[in-house]
Amino acid sequence: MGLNLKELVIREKTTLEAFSNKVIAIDAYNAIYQFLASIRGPDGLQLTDAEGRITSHLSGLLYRNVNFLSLGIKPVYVFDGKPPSLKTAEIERRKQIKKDATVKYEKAVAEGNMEDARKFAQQTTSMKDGMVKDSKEFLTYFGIPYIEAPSEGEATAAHLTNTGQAYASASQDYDSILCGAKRLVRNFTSSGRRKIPNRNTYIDVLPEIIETQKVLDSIEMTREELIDVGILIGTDFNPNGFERIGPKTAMKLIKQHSRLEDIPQIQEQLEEIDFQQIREIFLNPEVADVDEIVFNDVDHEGVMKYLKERSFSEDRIQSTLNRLKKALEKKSQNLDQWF
DNA sequence: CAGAAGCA
DNA sequence: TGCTTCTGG
Repeated sequence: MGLNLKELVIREKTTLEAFSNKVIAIDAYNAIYQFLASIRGPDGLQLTDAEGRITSHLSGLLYRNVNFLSLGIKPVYVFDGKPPSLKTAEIERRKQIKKDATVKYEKAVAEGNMEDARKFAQQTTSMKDGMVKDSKEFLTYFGIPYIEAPSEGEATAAHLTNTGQAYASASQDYDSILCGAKRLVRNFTSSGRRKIPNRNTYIDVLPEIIETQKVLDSIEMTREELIDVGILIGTDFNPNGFERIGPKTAMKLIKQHSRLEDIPQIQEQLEEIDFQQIREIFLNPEVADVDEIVFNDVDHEGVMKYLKERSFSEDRIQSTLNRLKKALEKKSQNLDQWF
């Protein structure tokens, strides 16, 4: 899952307000997956409507987008297309993890250990086609645009930051840096305290911004070199990385030799992966070219009707929409004062 | 996850 | 009022 570049990059804490009036390309899969994983009851089960269809993603999208729009942030969601064929092994690996977690979940439930049950249930999270369809339809009622990427969503999101159509790409995965995003935002949520699982402690989660050029300058590397570092550590396209090589060693080796082909001690292992193609996925990914990103007004009635059909309480939807309306009115007032 | 409710 | 816990669907 993603790439362990955490210790190599400079991250600057910021706030959601800092993104007011900016277009942010959101890695839709990444965001929705997190809603599906975390919006659950104490038993670990997701929220569902009267027909038993999962609604956790809709709940997450509702509140988060209301917050974005209230602050004048312009989100554009980028959905994944067909994964690169090199990702097959990683996809299988994730499937297996979910299978194992399902067994552990059932065991924990049988033993009445609800804390574990919840933890393992989260690990079984998977995204179904219906959820993608739901999310796109729901975004449309919000007037929020979405883009269907031909392949990895992150790559198209990164592309938009380079065409100037988006200020930053929002994802929890560091891959966006290798994809060439100008800026990456992590924790792109209303900041707040988050509970550490099982522990009785909380941490403050603030949005953090990563400027790719600053990262490259600070480690004195080119993007090509950083991609090779990534491949040494392990990417979605070679999930195991290289034996006995973590971030520190990877950096040292690339600093010394510049590229994978020139590191003597890894040549045998290097033959086992298609590193040229992995580089290509990061350097020249298949992306969607977008003419214009259009934001529409929120269709309050549409949002209400859609969520009522999915068993959301009318009162809750109404008060959430009122909050949005109030915030937008206040915004236009502030704007009027200028003229 | 994020808002609502509960509580000092 | 601010912090913790509960609930949503």
